[in-house]
Amino acid sequence: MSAAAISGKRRGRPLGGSAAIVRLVLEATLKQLGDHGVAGLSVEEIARTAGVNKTSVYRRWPTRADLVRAALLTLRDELPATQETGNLRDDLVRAVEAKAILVGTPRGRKIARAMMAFDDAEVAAIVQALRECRYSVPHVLIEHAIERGDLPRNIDPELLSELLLAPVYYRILMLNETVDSRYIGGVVDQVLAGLGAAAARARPACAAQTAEATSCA
Amino acid sequence: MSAAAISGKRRGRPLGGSAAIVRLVLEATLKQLGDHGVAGLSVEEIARTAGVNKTSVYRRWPTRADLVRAALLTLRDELPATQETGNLRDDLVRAVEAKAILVGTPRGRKIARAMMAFDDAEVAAIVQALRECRYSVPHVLIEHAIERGDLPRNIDPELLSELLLAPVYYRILMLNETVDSRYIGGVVDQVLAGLGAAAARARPACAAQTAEATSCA
DNA sequence: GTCCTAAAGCAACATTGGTTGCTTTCTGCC
DNA sequence: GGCAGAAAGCAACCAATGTTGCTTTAGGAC
Repeated sequence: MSAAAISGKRRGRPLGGSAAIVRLVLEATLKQLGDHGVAGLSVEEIARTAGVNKTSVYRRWPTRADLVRAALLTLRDELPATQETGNLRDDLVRAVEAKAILVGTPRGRKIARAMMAFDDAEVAAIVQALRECRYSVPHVLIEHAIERGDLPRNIDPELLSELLLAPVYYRILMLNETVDSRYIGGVVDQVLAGLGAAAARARPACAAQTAEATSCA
Repeated sequence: MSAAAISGKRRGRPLGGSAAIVRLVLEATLKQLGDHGVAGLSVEEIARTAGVNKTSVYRRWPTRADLVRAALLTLRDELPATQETGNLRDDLVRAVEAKAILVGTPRGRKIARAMMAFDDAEVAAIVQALRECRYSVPHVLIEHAIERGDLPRNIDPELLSELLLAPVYYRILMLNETVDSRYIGGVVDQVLAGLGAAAARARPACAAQTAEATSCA
């Protein structure tokens, strides 16, 4: 549904307020980001897609960065919230998988690239906010595991979260490769093994041994 | 030294061949990438910086991607080669640190972002080539360690390399934070501990224990 | 030495991206 | 109901980005 369908593309203040136009423009912006990346972002094309005059876009979002920031913020409502079972290993795999799926689509990949390509403090802040805005992100799962006593108290949830998420982004964005469940499982197991936490499901023989090592972590 | 200084900015075929012009333009391109990132890349500005007419640039590199690709390839000769001591942990820390230093400068960061921003197969291939073109990259160090018998044969050097490098890029490019030696040391220790390889220098008490776990990896 | 071609500069042109002034229409207030 | 202001469209305009035709110079083949 284009703005034309709403406003009849006639002049003057829109009928039901500006909300519809804002939504259409930001949707079009995300689409453009997904299709052409940050380099090929054209405000005119966005306006055309949204069925809106380009001055309406320029007046509301003076710079390209403003537009991208606003569009990225709408992503917050798209992020899925996975639920927590209490099994740390499985929960971590699921949380990382959710990110991988999001970033793994062509659209997601381009948007993630766009996020990074903007060497802009405010965009960085938005990325930060997007990372924090759901409960099922790894560092929260790790905090819960510590509270449950599944992990020692002296480990750093943030660091651990980085170790888990970084390879996913690295492979997808830097190496242009894919990640599958097997890969993610391997990363999680590897990191958990390093922690000396409950060992990987796949290698129960190691569990007792690595649990011993916990005191060293 | 500008092209004007070489060619006297006069018309016609250049005196000593085109090599000087190519070099000046690609240098200017890297400078632009480092200063303004991929979004603010202006061919005219590059031509001006190089002291060359813009048509000379457009005729040789028809698209912006061509220019960026060519410029990135020249980076190959800039990468420092660190030497290998045979102590895996220290060698890995040094190798990862070398990358972190390269990517950690404002220029390096912008260039790395530029590499990623191009959702372009050829640029990806160049990034790949750049990663492979020196000996002191983690996966080579790991291969050597396996040959020496310091690591079991059944581990995947590529995967391990990813686990080590990814957090550095993630922190710098995604989170806009810095990495220091301590952080890198922590990552290396964590990954090595997970491998069950010789434990981290900082916790000799764990060495024997984690070495035992090697058979499970 | 002459001629042909490659490679560069120059300038004019076209296209695109962004800006501004003006008009039109809706909303809220009196 | 009339009026002020907000918000949008339209069109003209300016600047930056690419493109093309032409000219100039160097190097190599004959």
